[in-house]
Amino acid sequence: MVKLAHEHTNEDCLKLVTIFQSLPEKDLKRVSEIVSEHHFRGGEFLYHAGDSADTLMIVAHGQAKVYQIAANGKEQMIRILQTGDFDGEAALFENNDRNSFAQALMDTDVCMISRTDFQQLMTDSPKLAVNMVNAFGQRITQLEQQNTEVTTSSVESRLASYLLETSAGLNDERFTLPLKKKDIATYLGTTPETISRKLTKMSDDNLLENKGLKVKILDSDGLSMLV
Amino acid sequence: MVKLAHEHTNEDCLKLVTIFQSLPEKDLKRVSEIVSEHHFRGGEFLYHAGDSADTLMIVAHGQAKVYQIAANGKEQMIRILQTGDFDGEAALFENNDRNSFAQALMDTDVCMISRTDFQQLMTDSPKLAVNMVNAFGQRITQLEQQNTEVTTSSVESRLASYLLETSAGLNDERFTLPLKKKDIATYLGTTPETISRKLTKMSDDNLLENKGLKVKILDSDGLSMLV
DNA sequence: TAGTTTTCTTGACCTAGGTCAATTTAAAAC
DNA sequence: GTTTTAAATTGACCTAGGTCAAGAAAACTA
Repeated sequence: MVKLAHEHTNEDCLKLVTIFQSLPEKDLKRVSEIVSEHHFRGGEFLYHAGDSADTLMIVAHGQAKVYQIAANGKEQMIRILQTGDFDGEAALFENNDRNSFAQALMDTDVCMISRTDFQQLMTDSPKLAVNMVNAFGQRITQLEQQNTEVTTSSVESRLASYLLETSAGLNDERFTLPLKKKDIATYLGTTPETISRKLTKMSDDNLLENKGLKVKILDSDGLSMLV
Repeated sequence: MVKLAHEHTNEDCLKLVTIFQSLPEKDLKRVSEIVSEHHFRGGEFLYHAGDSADTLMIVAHGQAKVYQIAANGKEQMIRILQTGDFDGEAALFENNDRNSFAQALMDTDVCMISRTDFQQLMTDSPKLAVNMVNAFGQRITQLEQQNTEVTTSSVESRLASYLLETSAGLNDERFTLPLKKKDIATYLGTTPETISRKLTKMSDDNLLENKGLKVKILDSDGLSMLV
């Protein structure tokens, strides 16, 4: 009965995503009518740079990475879409092309809404529009913060804070890193080699135990000191 | 009759800001009713980190810088608010405190709208809400781009692109840098010393002439090559 | 289970650019 | 004007972390 989960995806989109929360019943109904569901296997692309950006994408189950390729060919991770996250900023205005890639990191269900449908919906549902503004506002705040961190603090500090956040998010001081080192590296604006080295160092300093992608935080206070 | 300019500020806010463009007449009227006008002298703060963020601020005339202080005490410029720009993301949702500083760089007129007024207005004016989503979407795209640049390209490259943008914005290959080197430095995630050195180098390479804050671009193609 | 491919680790090396300090220049105040 | 204060430049130095290369260890695949 694996299929069952998928049959509920539409509903999940509505439940999972904060922008759809506390919408009046009639708006929710309209949302469910214009949502279409898609499935991606791990490694498949939700979109490529250059595609026209005309669809709002909501991750109902799974995980996808969004990244850009810089002028010099380097890959830069922009964000990881988790269950409930949506990718919209570029999709919802004007006739822009995508300037990033989105790739599923595992089997992933995505709910999609076309730009025109969504814009119409926003016009009709003030509450939804306000929710969108809030969601975008938070994302902007977060991006500004990230920008500040990346230019003012060391790789060690950023890695420490990444580990603490990941641990907190999973609610366990013992966890497996959710991304390959290469991906963590481009996310933190560094290289896999440096990640390896810094983890070894932290391990030497008894801040954590580390084997491959497995991490056990031993001294979270010590890690916080690095941030 | 200097005061005259100020008496028109309310109106200016409505005209200048893209989010208020193409709003129905009745919405515009309401906006003008809830806007209040404030004047800041160069150096004065529009707000400090820690202040409660409950006001949307629109720059009607002048220029202000928005910056954060990182954990290690370093200053990081987030953005320069030009005439017509507004600072809103943090102000418009929840009971957040400001996490940044905004300081006028010259005499500056600011139109302010309280959060509650603005949220009410958004609920009543779907068009305004859609405009906000668009504005925020563009800002997100830009921040993501900036993030990618700062982590993947060299200071030289970022400076070159900053110079080209500034020149293009002013529509003149001969211009005075609109910010102190220190500010440009924190904006580009570097130091004043490095800016000085890179400019000297570019000057040696006959890409530009430079004296203090005065710049004349001699070879914009050459500069583009550095990006 | 062996073979293939991808990811991770470690060492050796190097350089962009940060830091600190001393002048010079420019801007503000008096 | 002269004095004070802030900003910009330049030199000397140093280090975080990037690059390249070679093994080791996982992760797939057939």
